[in-house]
Amino acid sequence: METLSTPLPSLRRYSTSVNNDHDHDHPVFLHIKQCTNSSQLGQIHAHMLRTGLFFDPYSASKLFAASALLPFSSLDSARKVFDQIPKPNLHSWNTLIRVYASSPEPLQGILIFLRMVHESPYYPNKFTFPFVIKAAAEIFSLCVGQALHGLAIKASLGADVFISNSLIHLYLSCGDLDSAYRVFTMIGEKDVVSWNSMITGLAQRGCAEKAFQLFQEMEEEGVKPNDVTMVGVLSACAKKLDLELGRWVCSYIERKGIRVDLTLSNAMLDMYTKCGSLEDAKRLFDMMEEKDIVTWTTMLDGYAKLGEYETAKQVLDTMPRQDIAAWNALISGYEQNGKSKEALSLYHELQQSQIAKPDGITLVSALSACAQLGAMGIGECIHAYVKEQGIKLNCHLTTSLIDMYSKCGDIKKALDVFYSVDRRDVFVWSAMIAGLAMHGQGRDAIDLFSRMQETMIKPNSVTFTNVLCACSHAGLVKEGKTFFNQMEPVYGIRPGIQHYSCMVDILGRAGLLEEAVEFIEKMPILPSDSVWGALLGACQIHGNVELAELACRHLLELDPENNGAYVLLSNVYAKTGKWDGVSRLRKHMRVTGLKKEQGCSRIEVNGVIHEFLAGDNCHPLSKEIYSKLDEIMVRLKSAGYVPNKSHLLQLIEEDEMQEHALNLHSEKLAIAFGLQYVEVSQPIRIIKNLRVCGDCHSVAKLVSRLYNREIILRDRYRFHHFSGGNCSCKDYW
DNA sequence: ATAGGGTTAG
Repeated sequence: METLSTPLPSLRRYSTSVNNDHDHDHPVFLHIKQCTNSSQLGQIHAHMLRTGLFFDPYSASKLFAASALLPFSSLDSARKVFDQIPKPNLHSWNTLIRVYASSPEPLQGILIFLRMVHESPYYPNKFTFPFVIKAAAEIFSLCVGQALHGLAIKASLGADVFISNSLIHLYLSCGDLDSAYRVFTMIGEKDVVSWNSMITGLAQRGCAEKAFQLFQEMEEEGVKPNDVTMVGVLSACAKKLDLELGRWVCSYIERKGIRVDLTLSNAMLDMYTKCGSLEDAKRLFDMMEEKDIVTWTTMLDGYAKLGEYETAKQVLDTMPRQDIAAWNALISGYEQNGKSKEALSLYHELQQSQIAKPDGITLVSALSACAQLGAMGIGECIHAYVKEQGIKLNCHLTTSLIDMYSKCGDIKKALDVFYSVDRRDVFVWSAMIAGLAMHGQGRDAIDLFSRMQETMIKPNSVTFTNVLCACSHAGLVKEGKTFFNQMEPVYGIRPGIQHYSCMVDILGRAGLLEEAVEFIEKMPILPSDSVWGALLGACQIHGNVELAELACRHLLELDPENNGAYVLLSNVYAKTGKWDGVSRLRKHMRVTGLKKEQGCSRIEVNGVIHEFLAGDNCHPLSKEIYSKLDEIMVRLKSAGYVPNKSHLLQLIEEDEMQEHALNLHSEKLAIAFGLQYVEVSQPIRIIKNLRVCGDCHSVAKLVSRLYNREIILRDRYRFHHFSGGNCSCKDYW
């Protein structure tokens, strides 16, 4: 065993004075302070036990504090020391709560607090509260926090600035901004920490404006901001995406001579990248003498989010250590910019290389990529990985899984995930409602919405978008109106532009075009392109030329590049036999160089994604696919199928050519491919980027009957489940 | 003895 470098000076001499006044100069305390490893501390512990000094609560608390707080100490051994103290004093109790509060098990801090209240003769003092409140904040327990707040007031400690600052932090962590602000305003002498907690908390909670306002008030009240303040203020600038303000803050820091440490530099860097100035960021990055992993990750994230993937990858390759956050930054950069395939291939590379272990965030990004692509095989692998690794489903992951299964067409699996978890936040509920909505199960979506309210989880604006969307896809006009009208008076959510669009969609689809127009005219906010787009879509369904022209005009005013508007209007002309209108549009599109977005369908077989563009013959099995398609057409026609050409953009004049063009629609190629290569027991899942045309819809219905196959087709707006000659949308789409 | 900070997420 290792021995102490210096012999302990005659411990025994002091051992008799245990019950006397505490001797602050007791040499053993000096030794405790000077310990550099746990075995030295262990020896002192043994000495104190032998001499009986350990049985003096004050002396024991000194040893215990050291074993709990010195840099080399571990929580486990500290706990063992504590358990040996016959009558721990208040200081020891406080210290134990303190170390638990910042340990991986903060709940223990609260349990120890309760034990102290029940078992010890002490009342919590002004030191106890900050520690135990921190523990409550760590586990985001608002109700424990409120109880502690009450106890602190009862103990006449409600005005203590340390306790108030802890409470501000607690309330902000739990999202109770009002209570935090109430505590804040009650502090007589706010110190810099009070301001910092409030500013940082508000900035993180999305109240950047208010955070900046407080920073100005702080200055007016003459409290000097420090480096921590500026981190919070910069975080507010980043959230506001306000580069000018951010630059001003950086010059303010320089002007006031505020200490710039690594964290503050990183915050400046983050502000620059979030506000979109890679130049400023790069300049700062090159100037920074000290860099840590956060510096590198922030820079990498900036490049990735702004679409500079090459540079981002270079940063990843050159950074000193690639932790999972770095990979996540790049993967989520791809995913958020719609580059799902790249996101998944990077995820694959990460798994192959085993440089870092995927965490919940990695999986959320990868699952979102799967959802976008409709890559269910890969999505299922990720789900299996989650189970294998015993990764606990948090609400983020649950939401992503539900979203992935829904968007890949397996609403049953989405529901399985939903029912398998015991914690559901507003995002989980909203995702499930959205899933049911896109599968046309409007009634179920509405039922789920009612059940959500029984759980006391408050719907947000996204929830309402999804509920209205459910009403739209299922043709529930009356219900949609009711929900919309309840939003503000009952739920306190002011309808946003997306809710107005949904309402126009609900009314328009149901054929209530005049009412939809009236609704638009009465809108208190300016109608957006999505509102006019919804009206135009409805005009296509119901063949209303006049309103279609009106909607198209407004739509193009707001978004002149919107090629979808031309396609929809052209479809209305074609449907109503107005061929002059069709050719006028065609000419206009040719002159302006606008092209119809190319149709693209995707199908996954054995984890490989096959992509088909309209009329493309790039697929290695192209020949087979076309001959299969011919066979299908013959079989369909003998069953009475007549091609419906009104769904063409009418860019092709010849009749035969038109029919040929129809057959080239990407979803038909995918169906032909799926019939051959997807196992018979499995449904054929197809993802299309545009809306399915009427002809393809009829073909899919017939194929499902004649070939006795289930076809699940996701188009731009929703799912169609074809089986036995019918579609789940009941032809209402 | 006490409180507050930056990167990755639907």
